Amino acid sequence: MAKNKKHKILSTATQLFANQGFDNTTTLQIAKEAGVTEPLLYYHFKGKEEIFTEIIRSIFQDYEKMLEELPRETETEFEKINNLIRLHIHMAENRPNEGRLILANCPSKLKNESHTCQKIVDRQQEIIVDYLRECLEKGNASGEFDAQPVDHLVVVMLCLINGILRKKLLGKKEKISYEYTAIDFCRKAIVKHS
Amino acid sequence: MAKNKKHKILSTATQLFANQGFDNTTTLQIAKEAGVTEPLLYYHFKGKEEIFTEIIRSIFQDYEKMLEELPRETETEFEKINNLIRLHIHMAENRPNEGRLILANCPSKLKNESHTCQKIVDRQQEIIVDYLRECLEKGNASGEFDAQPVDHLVVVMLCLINGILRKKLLGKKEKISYEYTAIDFCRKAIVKHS
Amino acid sequence: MAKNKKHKILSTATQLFANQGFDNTTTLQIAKEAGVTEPLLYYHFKGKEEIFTEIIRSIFQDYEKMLEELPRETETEFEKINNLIRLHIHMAENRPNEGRLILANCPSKLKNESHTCQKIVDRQQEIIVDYLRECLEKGNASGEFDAQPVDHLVVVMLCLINGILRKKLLGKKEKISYEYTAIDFCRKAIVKHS
Amino acid sequence: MAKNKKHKILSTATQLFANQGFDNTTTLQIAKEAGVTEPLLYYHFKGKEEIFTEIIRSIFQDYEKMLEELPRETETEFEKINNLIRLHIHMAENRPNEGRLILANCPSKLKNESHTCQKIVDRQQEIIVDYLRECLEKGNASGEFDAQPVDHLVVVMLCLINGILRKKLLGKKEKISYEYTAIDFCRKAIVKHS
DNA sequence: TATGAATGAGAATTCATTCAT
DNA sequence: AATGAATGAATTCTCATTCAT
Repeated sequence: MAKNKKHKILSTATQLFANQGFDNTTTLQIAKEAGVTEPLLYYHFKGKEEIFTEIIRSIFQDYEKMLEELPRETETEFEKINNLIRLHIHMAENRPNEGRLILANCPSKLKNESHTCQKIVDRQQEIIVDYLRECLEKGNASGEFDAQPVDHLVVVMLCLINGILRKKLLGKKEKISYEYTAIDFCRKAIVKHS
Repeated sequence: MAKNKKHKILSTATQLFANQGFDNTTTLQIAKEAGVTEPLLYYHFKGKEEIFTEIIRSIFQDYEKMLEELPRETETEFEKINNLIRLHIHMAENRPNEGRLILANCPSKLKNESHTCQKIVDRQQEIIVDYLRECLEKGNASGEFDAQPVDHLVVVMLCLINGILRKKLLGKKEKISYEYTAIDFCRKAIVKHS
Repeated sequence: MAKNKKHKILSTATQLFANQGFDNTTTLQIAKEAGVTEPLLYYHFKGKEEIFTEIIRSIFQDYEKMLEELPRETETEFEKINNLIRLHIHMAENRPNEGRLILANCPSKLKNESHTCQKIVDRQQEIIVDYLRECLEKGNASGEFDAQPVDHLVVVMLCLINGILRKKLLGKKEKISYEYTAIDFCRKAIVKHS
Repeated sequence: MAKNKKHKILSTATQLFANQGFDNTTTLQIAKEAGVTEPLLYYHFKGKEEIFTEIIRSIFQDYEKMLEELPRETETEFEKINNLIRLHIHMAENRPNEGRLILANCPSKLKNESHTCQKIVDRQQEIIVDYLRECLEKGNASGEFDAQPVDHLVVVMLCLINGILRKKLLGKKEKISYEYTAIDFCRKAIVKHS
């Protein structure tokens, strides 16, 4: 029962933070929609802020696990990039609240450099950057890619992934699905003779 | 003097909304930092919300003008795309507050479908989409591009541009400048024999 | 074990009430510092208020016993006064928490005339007043003192004792010890030819 | 009108803090009894704590002025001591709220060494101590007093004054007035051949 | 005896906004 | 055009206390 309610608070808060933003969500609203009383929030968490942090921590934990589970051995390096893009699209489709929560709230949360979330997000960025860099370098070495300069391209591809994520999460529902086009776009841009 | 103060209110508010978010900025703070008293805000504007709307209107007005001023006649179609990307990077560099304001606040503001900003932003999107589509179609027709399917590619390129904008505006200051790489990335992806 | 915990609660509460005041001490804090859980407080006591009352009762019980143990037969009457002052100084030195608890909390607690503590404190005052009056009257009768009017002097001496207590308990730690001076002060004021 | 309401808030708060203690007085209660709304408290003061500090500042300011106005030139030194005691009794009678406020709240407020009040109260103590010391030393020098050791006696007399103040402010209403007895008590204790 | 979970009642404080001038 | 004073409506958070076990 206990775990139950604590979990309900977190999922309700995730939903609300994603849809209305942290600042526009009141603790009372969280409590009511979670079917508990306000003080219970403060029994389980230090305060509104900690609820937020806890959610972020949990999202990125899952995210990290998904990244770790990506196949390490693939026929081509581009397959890895393909996988990475698909993973993000998959996330946007399957856990839209989590994604929107981050997009909508992190700009302001991350203003404060010392915010707990800062470290979590930074770490995540590094992981993806490393992942991409390794791909590109290997692909370049094997002659699969013609991707220079690596560091810049990593950033550009990251921007593309984030842009797509943002579009899927915040934009209007599109009838068309441009995912394959996006992957193809990348392929043409970096794979030799493609 | 009057125009002066009204303008000061707007520029102060822009700065604050960009850095702290709409919800974390109080009318008192705007007034104080603008060197006026609170009631004056209400003399010039209906309320906090109208200040925000006014800012958005003004930003997009400028933005639209910049888009209109892009050269209509260019040697190649890709040059237009090049120009479009450069224009956005230029904006990010020269008017960072405006950009951040939109990125940080619009997700939550645009939840409310009927919000005045909604229409403004939608219209803008259409303009760019049309611009890009026209480029691609012309380029395809002339044999300059090999860009299919157009509709999807338009979205992908929009995502890339937005992703770069977001990175420049919200990310840490990067020492490297990946703009040319980004443009090159696009070229390889769509220009034939490039 | 049971007695143990109940006692631990009381001693912890005494400490906290003395140092932070009744209102600034939460039941949670008492519980935590006593190494028990909150509901246990309510098993042993009706509520926070009863913990306080219980402490007061216990303090004054000890205090009364000390008063009763003062020697009834002394060479001079002033010796009794000497003893009384010393007893209070001794209390301030040996049981500072108890003293501070009373000084810090009773003013507000005793506003409510019907408070249980009221009766306890009143009774105590009477005991001391009687003790002092008897001394002075006997000393006057025997020619040892020149203390007139007795009723007033009793109050004045009580004030002096309380003032010293307060100083010792709440004041900064003094290097000097003025106790003997205080006793001497009284002697000169009431003992004939001193 | 403005000064009016601000002043009303302060006087109401003084009354309430004196009678119920700081912690047992709510901002709502202050507002209601002062005939204003709660937010007005926050317009005029930073918070509840600042209201308290402001009151303390004002009380001690008045107190200091009264001390300064004591006659510097008197026939005997004891007359100065007489005046000092009378001044305190006068204060207790004419401004009982102020006195009770300090007695009831300062113990807990002054726990926090850095509290603004700390400095104010400390300064006051010094002034009185200096006043008394000068009296005693001059009186000893002129042969009027036989008051040794001066430092200790200063503390003892301070304790007596404080004890009397406390009695008058917190004790039950006494029918008898023991003030003259108190002064006489001091005279006998320190004036030679008295 | 003992506790993890839960709550009703209220506390201080904030804020967008307005009024009277 | 401008402001000092004022407020209604929330908002986050705390706390003594209780319930179910």
